[in-house]
Amino acid sequence: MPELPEVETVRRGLLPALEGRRLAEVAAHRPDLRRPLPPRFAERLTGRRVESIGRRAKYILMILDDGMVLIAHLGMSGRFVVAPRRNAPPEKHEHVTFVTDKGVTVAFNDPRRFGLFDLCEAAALSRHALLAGLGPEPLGPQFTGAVLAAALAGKRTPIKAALLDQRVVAGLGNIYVSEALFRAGISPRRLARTVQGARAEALAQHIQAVLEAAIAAGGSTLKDYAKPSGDLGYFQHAFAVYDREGEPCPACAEGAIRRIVQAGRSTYFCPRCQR
DNA sequence: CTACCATCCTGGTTGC
DNA sequence: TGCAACCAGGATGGTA
Repeated sequence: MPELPEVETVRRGLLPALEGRRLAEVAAHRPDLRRPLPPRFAERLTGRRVESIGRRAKYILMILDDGMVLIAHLGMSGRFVVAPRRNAPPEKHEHVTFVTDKGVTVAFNDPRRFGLFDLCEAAALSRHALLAGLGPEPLGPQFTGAVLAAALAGKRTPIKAALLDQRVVAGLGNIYVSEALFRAGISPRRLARTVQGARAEALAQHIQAVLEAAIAAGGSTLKDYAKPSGDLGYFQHAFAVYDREGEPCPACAEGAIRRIVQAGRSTYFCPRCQR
């Protein structure tokens, strides 16, 4: 379930296992996920030390001691499972296994295989094809109402679709777009170009607030993350509208949450509160 | 530019 | 109960 808050939660969960650790063993159990693994993937990672772990949008960035960066994306169903000391064969859908110099296993498990890995020189990271076109980090200081308004200006697409566009703002997905629009009182069907001024300012602030709340909630259930059972323990977030079709609106309690399909994906909103 | 669609893949849920 | 259809948190590429 990886949108920005989940990816950030995963990043934090990986830190104790990987930061400062050397990768003693790396094994790829298949040659490709969404895209082919980089050539000699396991060989190039084996023996490397993970200096730090960062994040850009929904990408996890592992900074290595040889000037390279391991880029990881969870896709729809990807997860990392940390096991302190595992002596068992790879689980079903476990495609990559890392074992650190402390004997900790970090397994990448991804049933749908929409995830990806790539290797990139640190100096060229911002020019990497996957990262170059990304819009601002919504939790960064450069993301403001004015910046959002400028990105939306002239767009004739519904605001829902515009916010899913990673070039506008990086890291939102289907759930948090619905949640942020609900908090901001903006209809998902409103044309993006009409979200300007105070409306854009409010939307930017609500985007930040909902992401921060989700990260805070994710952090609180992070314990489950390291269970060797393989159970990821993604936090059950209390969504206001997402997947709540037909339920009363938590704000006005009069309207019912509606579900519509935009660009082939479900959107949830309160027609009464959101204009 | 925009809207819409299909696609990658598996698994869980729903409906007959 | 069995089975098929449908749906899912992402991202891209093609078409009109």
